[in-house]
Amino acid sequence: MTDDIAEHAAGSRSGRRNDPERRERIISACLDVIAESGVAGASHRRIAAAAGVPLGSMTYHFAGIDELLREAFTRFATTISARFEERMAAASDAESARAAVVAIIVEDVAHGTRDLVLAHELYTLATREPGYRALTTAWMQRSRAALERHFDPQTARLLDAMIEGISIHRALDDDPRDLAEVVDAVERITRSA
Amino acid sequence: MTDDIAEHAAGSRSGRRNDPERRERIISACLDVIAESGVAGASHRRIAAAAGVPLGSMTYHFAGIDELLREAFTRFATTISARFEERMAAASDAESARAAVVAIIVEDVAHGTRDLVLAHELYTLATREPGYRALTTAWMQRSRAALERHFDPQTARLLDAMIEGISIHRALDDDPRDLAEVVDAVERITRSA
Amino acid sequence: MTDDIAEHAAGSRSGRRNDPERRERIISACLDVIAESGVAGASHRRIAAAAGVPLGSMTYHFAGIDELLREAFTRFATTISARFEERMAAASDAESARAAVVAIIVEDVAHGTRDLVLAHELYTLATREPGYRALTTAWMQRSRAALERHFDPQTARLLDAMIEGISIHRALDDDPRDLAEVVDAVERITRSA
Amino acid sequence: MTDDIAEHAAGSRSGRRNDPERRERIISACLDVIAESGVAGASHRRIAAAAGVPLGSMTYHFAGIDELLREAFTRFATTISARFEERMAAASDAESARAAVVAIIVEDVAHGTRDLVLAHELYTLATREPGYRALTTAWMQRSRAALERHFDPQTARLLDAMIEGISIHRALDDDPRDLAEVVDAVERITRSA
DNA sequence: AATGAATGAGGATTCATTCAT
DNA sequence: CATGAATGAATCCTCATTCAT
Repeated sequence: MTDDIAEHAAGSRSGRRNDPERRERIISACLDVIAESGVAGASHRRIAAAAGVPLGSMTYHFAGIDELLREAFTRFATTISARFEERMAAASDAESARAAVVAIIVEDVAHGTRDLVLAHELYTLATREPGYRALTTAWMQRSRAALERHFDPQTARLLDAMIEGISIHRALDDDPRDLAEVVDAVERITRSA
Repeated sequence: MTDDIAEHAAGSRSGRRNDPERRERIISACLDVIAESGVAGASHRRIAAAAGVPLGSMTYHFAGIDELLREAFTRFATTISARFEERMAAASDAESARAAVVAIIVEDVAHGTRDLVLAHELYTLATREPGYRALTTAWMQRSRAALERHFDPQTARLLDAMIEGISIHRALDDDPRDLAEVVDAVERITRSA
Repeated sequence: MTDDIAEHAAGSRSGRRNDPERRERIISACLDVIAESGVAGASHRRIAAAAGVPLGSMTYHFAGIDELLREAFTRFATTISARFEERMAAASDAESARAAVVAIIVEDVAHGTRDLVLAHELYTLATREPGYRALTTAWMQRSRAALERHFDPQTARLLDAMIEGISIHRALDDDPRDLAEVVDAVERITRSA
Repeated sequence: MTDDIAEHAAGSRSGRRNDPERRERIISACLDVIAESGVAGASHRRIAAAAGVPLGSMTYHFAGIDELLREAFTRFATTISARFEERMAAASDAESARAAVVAIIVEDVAHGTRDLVLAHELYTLATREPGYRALTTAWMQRSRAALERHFDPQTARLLDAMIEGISIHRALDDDPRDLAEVVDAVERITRSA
């Protein structure tokens, strides 16, 4: 107990040797840096500074920058996927599922463009490197499976693609798009079966 | 003037003195390098090597790497846009326009993934830097205008987004996608008005 | 104390607590690494991996990399020296001693070039650092003493040098050398007294 | 002429952009550093400092540290070889050739141990990497060819090996060896034919 | 007009070593 | 006693850019 007090009093000094969250913190910082400066700007130095860890710490926790990137994007894709699934699971019928899809699209923008930027960086890697393709493939499969709780497989695929396309265009559009368009898009895909 | 004469005397062998091709050649090489190694890998050295021009030539023809990138992506977006417009202009009615849209999507894959990779790289830049946003905005506007020759504005927007989304998903999908799916997607967007 | 009892109870399975093999195992691994990657490539990490011991173990058993290197080369020189002495002791007269010398030279190649590589690495250190010179000096003295069982001191010195030179040249030569050459070399040195 | 004076007056400033000797200077510095600190210690930084050139200059003039090492050792081997040939060419008969060989061995020590250290470093590389083997092989061939001007091939080979071995042992020996030993060695090899 | 030479900043990574546990 | 975690220094190399020619 006394030790605990002493430790807190000493601030972060005693935590120096054993910092179990550090790996996680680096991954988070990595995603932050990528969101701000792109994969190209995600250097050991910059990520280390963002995470508040010494430079040498980077290659201790991750075999190389590639491993770090891979883990960061894995966590990103998993997080987004989980959020998506959660929303779909919360929907009770096709009607509320449609509303959930609209919410997903609209909220991405609310999240800042952070998630979208990260998604783009991932896509860019994935179109070039098969290793990252596994990530996007799994992501797409989870999304489709989640959508299939409420829609037939073909509709689920098309809806997933529509979400993708409309999210991108909304992000690239300078004037704020109105909600009605999104609603209409979802309607067209899901009603025409 | 004397110079011009001298040049003509030399037979204007290939315009070497004022080599206008060289600038173009560098831009082409730049796009090639980006397609293969990403914006991150597009260095002066590598592009110069790909273009077969001396290193010093790079900063002579382009103020910096940014200027080169900007011009390269401008040419890329313009080329793609033009091809899109052309196809739409060639369509005589909504029916053939739909077929043209399907062709566009399916052909992207035929083109290798080169165009898609480049598009992603551009999007990635655009989500972060307003300068590149102008490029993507203009591109989108041209696409929509072209689509509006055959569809109402709202449908045009949604169709454009659908093209985007389905192209991406087809590129990231490992198993070769069915053509019927694309046809269906276009139908759903354009028929439900 | 209790621990000691426990250990004995465990049957002193292999002396794990005070693992004397571990030190030896590290030294062996160190020589292996040097043979393969040179002194320059002999890092704590690599040696630890080769020995199958944890990294922290290295600086626990050896004050620093220098101490480890010194011990490794000491063992190497001692081993080679002993083998040399043994062979010489086994010879009964000058004639069989000559045969033994030939065998030593020819066998080096059989041993792979491992010993020769290690010898070179040691020489390289020795020409620069007096600490390692002691090792090579002792080695040379043992060799000469062993040769002096059968030859006069001067012949012993020259023979020792000849062994050295011919071993090196045989190792660096690409075409497999003739045994007759080695025999001739030994003859010339030992017969001309 | 005026320019030359001006240039010298300006010190090293005007030579900054065009320094044709720079490559050579780096190679020389590289050999110096290797002689002093070994191949292991021959880093870009250290060599650059020794040559008085900026760090970035290193990889401009040499594709990598390997290329630099290779060129440095090539120059070293060539230089030594040439000196050897020269001495042999200067000898008029077997008797003076024998004297020349003795001089070569004894003088190596006079040269400081520099050449010998460098030779060892090269051997060490050569025993491990075939690329450097070509260097040592060529060197050996030149030496033997030079010796064959005065001795039969077999004697030349053995003499070359003897030079090698005795040079090494003399360098590793702490007490200054006397000249008589060297003379005797040469005699034994060359007289017993 | 065009370019080869040059360079400082920053890239990823490896390293020997320290130390809390 | 033994070790996993941690780190700053130093490694090689690539880069965009400048500039004398």
